[in-house]
Amino acid sequence: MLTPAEQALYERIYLVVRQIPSGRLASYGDVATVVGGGCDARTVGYALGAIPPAQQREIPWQRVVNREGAISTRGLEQRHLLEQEGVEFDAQGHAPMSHYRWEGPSAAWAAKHGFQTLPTRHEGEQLSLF
DNA sequence: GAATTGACGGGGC
DNA sequence: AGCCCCGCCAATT
Repeated sequence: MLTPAEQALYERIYLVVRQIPSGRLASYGDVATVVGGGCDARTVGYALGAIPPAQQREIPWQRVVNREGAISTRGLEQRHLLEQEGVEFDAQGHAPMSHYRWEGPSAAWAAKHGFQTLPTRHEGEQLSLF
């Protein structure tokens, strides 16, 4: 029996994943950042692996990939689903996140549901500690 | 309660 | 690009 807190955490993760538009990709870490509240990339991966069969149809779990734009496990099925959405993979099996990366939920949606937005990143701009 | 595992990320070299 | 190492959180043993 899951505690209400655990159940709520999973539901929040699923709710965020549902916001990812078709044809776009989000990394596990990005989903965790939006969820906030002590959620990390590994937790997102675990939650996605625990999606009830009844909900797999409506949660676009295939749009969550690792930060390299590649699929770690269950690759064939996931890649096939993404290709149906127009995502193209290169010969190395990874999609360029600079092009497909989801920018996160709108500020209005995040504020309404109590989530966070993704830190703004410009393509090609490297974070510098300076 | 300790150790390990897992659909991971990031910094340093 | 690679490789190594550490951190993070949840579940399992």
